[in-house]
Amino acid sequence: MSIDGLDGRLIVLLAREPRIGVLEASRRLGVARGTVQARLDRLQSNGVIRGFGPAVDPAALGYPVTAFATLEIKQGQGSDVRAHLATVPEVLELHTTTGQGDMLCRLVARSNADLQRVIDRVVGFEGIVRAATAIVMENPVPLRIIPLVEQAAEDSAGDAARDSAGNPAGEGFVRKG
Amino acid sequence: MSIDGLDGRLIVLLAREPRIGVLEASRRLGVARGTVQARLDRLQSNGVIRGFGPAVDPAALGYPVTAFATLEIKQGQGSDVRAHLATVPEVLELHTTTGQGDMLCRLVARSNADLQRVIDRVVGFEGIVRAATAIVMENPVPLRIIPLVEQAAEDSAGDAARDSAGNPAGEGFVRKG
DNA sequence: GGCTATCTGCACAGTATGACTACGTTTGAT
DNA sequence: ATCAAACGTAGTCATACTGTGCAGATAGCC
Repeated sequence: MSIDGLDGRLIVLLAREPRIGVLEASRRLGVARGTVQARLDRLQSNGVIRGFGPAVDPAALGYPVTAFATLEIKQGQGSDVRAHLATVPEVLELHTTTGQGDMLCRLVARSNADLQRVIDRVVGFEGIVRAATAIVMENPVPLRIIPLVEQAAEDSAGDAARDSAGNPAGEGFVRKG
Repeated sequence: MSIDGLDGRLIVLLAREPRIGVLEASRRLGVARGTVQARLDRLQSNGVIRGFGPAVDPAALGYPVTAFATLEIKQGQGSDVRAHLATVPEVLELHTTTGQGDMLCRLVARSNADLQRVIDRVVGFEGIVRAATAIVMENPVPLRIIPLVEQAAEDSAGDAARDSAGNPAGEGFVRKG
């Protein structure tokens, strides 16, 4: 469930340079290829790495406008609303949150005018009582994971007594020159 | 800037089965390998596909709690606040939104108790006037892009007169058995 | 008609991949 | 102290994919 320093370095390396293969990664990390393969297999079966799908930029697809909508849902209509929102392509994600049965969803649109169409489609459903929309102007921190991975790896390095591969110094377990 | 049907099928295919290579993708799509390579190169230089980095699950890393925080910022402190939030690993993304200089950020934490620590760190900064946090309970629609890609591909199929590769029927341009 | 862009089919050398083995080290239990 | 399990290393093997370049065919455009 938690990752060690080598896992962390591997994930960060793959996040920075996704095109490199297992062999190149093993060279960069200074470990054997089999080790990298085993770590990757484990990370994927753990679910830490869910996959290597393409990161698609909605803006480049022609959807440069992003917005977040907070929805207030009528009691007991939650699952209907979810099913409805799942059918809208412009709904990129949907969360239910604390607060009185509210939901938060991320929307994209082709333009500010098109956003109106999207919102109409989103809220054009009986279960939705009210919607508040915030349009994104800037994105100073795009969705990222590397700092968290680094922190998770450091945290586990604290337990390093039980794990020589934790290897905070980065060299200790390389026995052969 | 916009994608045609083949691009769309390629992206969807890669999103569903990221492990397949260019050759296998060309077989699945029924086109030549060079075509797939050319499309991929174009999609990446267009910025439509930003990369193939690993999709890391924060929950599996030990951060199962997600929250969204709406921040109200003191006039003129925006860039300071951004820099501050960028240093917090648990801040996975940050947007500035419409409303009076507000920001919306996505947080993760190790537990609800830990979330308090994260929020304290986030709002422990002079420029932040007020923060409202919504904890995510469920995630009925995880971050997705496939429906949008499919829609973008269909939209461009409307212009298909100018692009035989638009190929709405999916077979028309396969000349050889 | 002639041009450009695109796709096909094919070839090449270089390289990565998955699977496997044998062996040394570390860890924790008996 | 001793043992077994887990892990990493180094090496091998056959297979498969990659990047690249080429000529030829097709479609749309001026």
